[in-house]
Amino acid sequence: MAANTRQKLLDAAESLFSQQGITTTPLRQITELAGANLAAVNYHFGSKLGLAREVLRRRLDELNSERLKRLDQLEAQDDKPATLDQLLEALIEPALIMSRDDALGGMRFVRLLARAYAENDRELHRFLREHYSHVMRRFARAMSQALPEMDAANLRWHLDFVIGALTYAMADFTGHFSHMNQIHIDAKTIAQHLVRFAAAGLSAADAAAAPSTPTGTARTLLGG
Amino acid sequence: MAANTRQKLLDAAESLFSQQGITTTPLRQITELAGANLAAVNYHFGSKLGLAREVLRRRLDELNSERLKRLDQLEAQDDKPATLDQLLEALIEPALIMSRDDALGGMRFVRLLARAYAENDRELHRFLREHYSHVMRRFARAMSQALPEMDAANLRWHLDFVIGALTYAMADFTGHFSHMNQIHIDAKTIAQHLVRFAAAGLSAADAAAAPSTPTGTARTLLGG
DNA sequence: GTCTATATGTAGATAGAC
DNA sequence: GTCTATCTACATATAGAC
Repeated sequence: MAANTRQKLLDAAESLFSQQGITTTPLRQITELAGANLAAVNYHFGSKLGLAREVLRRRLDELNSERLKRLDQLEAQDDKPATLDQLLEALIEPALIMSRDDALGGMRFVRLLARAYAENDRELHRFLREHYSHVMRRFARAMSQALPEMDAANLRWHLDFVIGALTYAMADFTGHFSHMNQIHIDAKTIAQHLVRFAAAGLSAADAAAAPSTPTGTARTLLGG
Repeated sequence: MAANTRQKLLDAAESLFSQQGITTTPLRQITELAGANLAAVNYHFGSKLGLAREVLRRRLDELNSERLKRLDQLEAQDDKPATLDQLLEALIEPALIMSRDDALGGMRFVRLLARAYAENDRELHRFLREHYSHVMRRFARAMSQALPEMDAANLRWHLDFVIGALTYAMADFTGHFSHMNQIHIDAKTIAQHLVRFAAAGLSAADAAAAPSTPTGTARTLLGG
């Protein structure tokens, strides 16, 4: 049962990596959970890094193809261009509802992703960049139509704010900032809140970037 | 020169931990950079964890006392309560302008903080919680006056979005999402953008939480 | 306080039988 | 494909001389 062992190793590694981080998780713990032999990792994946890469690749491909599918649908209706809300939904929701069976599966994956970023392994970073950046570029281009005043650089690092809010808050590293797992809100609700939060933030940035804005439309919303 | 060695170890550890992570950085590398002996770490800090704790404590105390100082000032002027923008500035700016000499020093610290969260060490997490949560609680309480419609839980995990955007974007784990170090924007400018982003997002969440809101004030800003 | 030398544990990887 | 046994390297921590 070659494929079976391979799958078990991937599942065990994903679970442990997301809880403990990649470098911190020993191979022996993975093989024990998978019910496999230590040498099987090197046989199937060449090295620990090879295993980590494959764990991430599985999910990233799934996540990105879902995001791009939604983006394609939005761009197909070319009589009316996609709204910022719709684009943000296409970016955020797939990250949170990836797992059919487990409502928290998506969050586990996002946590894994956050941990992968925190690792200092250069090869791992290059690998993630290759599997990620083209998606972000497409979304940035689509959003620039809904945010006409922001230039490319400005939009790109405001998108960092969005990705940061998504990654960090969902990752719930310590459980003391975020109380989501206690309250047990479902992923879709969280996505809606984050979409609204991000849309308002991006719109305010766009309004502020406009040269001839009277005082800044969004700022008057605040308790000033 | 006991104090000297101690300081050198702390500085070297802070630099290396922020670049490579805590568990991934060997003590030997720290002592080499500090020009100290391996055994000095255990003499001065008891263990590697003790060293990591002290590295974080230095900066956290500095950061939190600066944040609380600003919050105190805002609350002292009790004829008019602090605006959301002012509160967010008090929360965000100190994280980015902590280092006098180096404009990027603040970011290096935030990156270290993000890495510390990614570590799975329980004692380290408990330590961070003890040095952090009371500050967040005070800010949450102050903000709840500027955001009257949100309940405590709602506000708390929307603040997670803010902290996430701050931490993750500033940390610049991989350098491919964020291009800040290339563009070289100064910390204060970034803080201003993040304050506006967060203020708009929180205001939108507050408006949406209001039971009798017509359609949601902030939503009409978007391209709907 | 600072050093050398070392104890002790555990990591990832592999050789080779089955 | 899967196993046992083991190699090699490096980690933290400490004992004890100076």
